[in-house]
Amino acid sequence: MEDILREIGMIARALDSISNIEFKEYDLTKGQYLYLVRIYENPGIIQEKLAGMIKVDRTTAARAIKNLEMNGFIKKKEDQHNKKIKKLFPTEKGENVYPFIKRENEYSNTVALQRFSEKEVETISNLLQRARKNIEKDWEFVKKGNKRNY
Amino acid sequence: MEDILREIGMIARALDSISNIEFKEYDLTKGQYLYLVRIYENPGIIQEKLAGMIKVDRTTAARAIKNLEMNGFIKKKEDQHNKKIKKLFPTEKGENVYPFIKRENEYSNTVALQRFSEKEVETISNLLQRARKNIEKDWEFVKKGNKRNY
DNA sequence: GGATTTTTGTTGCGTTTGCAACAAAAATCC
DNA sequence: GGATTTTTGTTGCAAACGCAACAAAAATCC
Repeated sequence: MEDILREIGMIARALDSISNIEFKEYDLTKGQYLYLVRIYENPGIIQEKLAGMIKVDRTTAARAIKNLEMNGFIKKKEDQHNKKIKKLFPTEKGENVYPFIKRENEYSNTVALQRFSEKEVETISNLLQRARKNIEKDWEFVKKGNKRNY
Repeated sequence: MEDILREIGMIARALDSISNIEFKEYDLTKGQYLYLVRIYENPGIIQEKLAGMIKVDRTTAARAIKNLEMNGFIKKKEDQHNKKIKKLFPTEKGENVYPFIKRENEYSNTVALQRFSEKEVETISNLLQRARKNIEKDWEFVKKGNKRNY
């Protein structure tokens, strides 16, 4: 069977690398853009869900979020009914940076999809969503400490 | 336009996370499996090319390779005609681990492609290769210190 | 063939990453 | 309603990551 893992890995590392270099300009350190865009688009999300959304370790997310807060891009808010959780919101500073991140991501996306027909864009998008849903089950399983059998 | 960046990022992080957990059993630390499989499949490759193949910073590759060597998975060999380069080869220990890495990667690949028809596998594989070729040009450009215009 | 540029490799340093281990609140069980 | 399990968040530590800066060999230029 064709190997898609390596292609996906190469594309992901290349894109992430480009973004990290380009976002230094906005004082975002490595990986922070991932969290900021999602907090902006899902205001009130909690850290645990965010980690699951990004597919990153809980503790990594915790520290990335702490840094974003310390640098004034987001703020944490206590919940009225649940003392355990902390809801995440962008600050004005975070809101102001969002359009630049969004624009960069859209540009990289169009670069990746150069010379793709509309149909092909639709196709790859759908196939990737299916692959992601397939693999995220295993990720959650393994992350919980379970062992895959193969 | 549909956003494929996020799906690719999610899949890549999930797969990498799973692999890193599963390869601890063979005393491979984070990311090392990426280098080892490629050295095995491309014996004599030099570190600079390997970094480009994986899409990772030159210095990150340098240290990952140094660790692989120190842990006895690979060895470096001087070139007869070129004093600058060091060719990389798996050791017997590295060769012995390779099948386990290969098997794990193949399993993850089939999980990601669950419920894909043969045709769909072929399609996503081809589209991803095209996307990778599109984006690697920008990666090289930005890595060299150039600025993208958008 | 000598000067200049590119390629390849290394080290210092600050930062992120993620596993273990812990804590406390919430949800579930009976 | 009390015990147990799950969810959510944090910190210690060791390791990887990547930029900057350097060095030396090789390739290119004229």
